[in-house]
Amino acid sequence: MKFEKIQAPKGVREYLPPESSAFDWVRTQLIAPAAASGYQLMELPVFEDTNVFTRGVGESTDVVSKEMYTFEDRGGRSITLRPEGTAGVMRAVIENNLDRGQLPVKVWYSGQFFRAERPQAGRYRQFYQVGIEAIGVEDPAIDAEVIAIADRGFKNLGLKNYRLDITSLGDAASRAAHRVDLMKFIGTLDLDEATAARAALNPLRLFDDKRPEMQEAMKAAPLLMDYLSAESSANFTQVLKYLDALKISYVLNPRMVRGLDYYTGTTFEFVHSDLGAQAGIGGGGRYDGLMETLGGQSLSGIGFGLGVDRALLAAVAEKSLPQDQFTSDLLIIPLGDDAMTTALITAQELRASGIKTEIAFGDRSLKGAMKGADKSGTQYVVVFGESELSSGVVNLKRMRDGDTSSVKIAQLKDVLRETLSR
RNA sequence: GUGGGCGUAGCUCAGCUGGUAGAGCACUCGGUUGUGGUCCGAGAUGUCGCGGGUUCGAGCCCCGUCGUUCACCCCA
Repeated sequence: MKFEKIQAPKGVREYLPPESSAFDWVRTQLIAPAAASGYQLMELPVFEDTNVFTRGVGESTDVVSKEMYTFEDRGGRSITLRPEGTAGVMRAVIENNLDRGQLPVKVWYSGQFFRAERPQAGRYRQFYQVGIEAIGVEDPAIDAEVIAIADRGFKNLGLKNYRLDITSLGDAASRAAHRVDLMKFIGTLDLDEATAARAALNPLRLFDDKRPEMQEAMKAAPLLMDYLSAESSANFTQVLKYLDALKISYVLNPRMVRGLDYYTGTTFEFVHSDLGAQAGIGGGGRYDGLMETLGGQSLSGIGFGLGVDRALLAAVAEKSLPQDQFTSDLLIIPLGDDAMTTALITAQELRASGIKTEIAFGDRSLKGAMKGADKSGTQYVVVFGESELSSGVVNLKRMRDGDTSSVKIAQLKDVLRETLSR
């Protein structure tokens, strides 16, 4: 009987050994600054009531209108695999009244997200993001801190070839005023059907069109930055001053567009230069109306999401990954069943005292086991055989230079701890 | 969703204008009793992504399909 092989679903990225250790490292380093800044973990469901996203992210967005994994569960509820993190965090904050205590609420998350897009370099149907949210305080300083935390994460990875794009989308009044003039301007352009449809949904999108002729046409378009209310403008100026003080360099990009509808005020994006078309390694911003839209009180918040997959690609491109393959301190080669029993017991004791210990399993020849030991990169090897078991003394062999020394099994722990600490 | 490239051993790939598969690396075993790295020898492994078609004959041609990759779109 021969069964057909089963493949992973289209577009999912799996991290297997040996690359998985690099992935794990990247994810840990990226989000480490959040915990150091007083943010606390939120472990959330990967699926939510579909309304969390249709209302939170916005129906006009591509993410919601054509990229969501939505299905009906057995109770007839509409469920969606989360395509982003912020809306779910808001739902949980509201539902559990986290916003009824001291503000800001500061939380971080890490996990898988799902979008049914055509896979491409750096774009997967299941991808990993880490992110933070700071909810309930409107203070330009917190905007700057949030950005600094993201920047610190990328610096932790040793990344250099990226830039921070920043702009302000202002408050509701600013955007309304700008929109009128922008629509008027777009009306003067001769657009193809698809582009016109996009403009109708969100006129800001046209700023993001990569075609040179569109870039050219949009050069004369009115910029939201010039329509900011006095308050929004002052606020944004203060954010930039803080960033300057923190020595975080940025590029003012008044044409930046984000794909999620909830952004207001300070909005930013980290773009890496070595990644091809999918160059955004992280992004975020302030959201004034999101919480209210999801049925909570009217609090503003700010947060970011960083792409772990892309950050890993960036680190690979910049060769900034550490070479830290796991290698054990000691490998025990047991010969025979009795020796295996002793090996299992000894290994357990050694590991308990912090010595990374492996055992050579299977019925291999000693020579074969030694070859395996060599390839594994282990620092020391001992053989447990008849004579060792009866005498209680083994030859501790240092693989680096083949040097051996006679050690009692009972003293392996002390000898290894001593020699490894040097 | 649209368009282009690719899919041959675990990996990287070769396979001329169609004649029923190969290399290197990796892997396993051995080179006299229980000690690695080099060297030598031996060995195992493929329904040539899948399905259909053309042909006396297809890894090579055609169609479809799945996957992958790159770009558009969008975004992390």
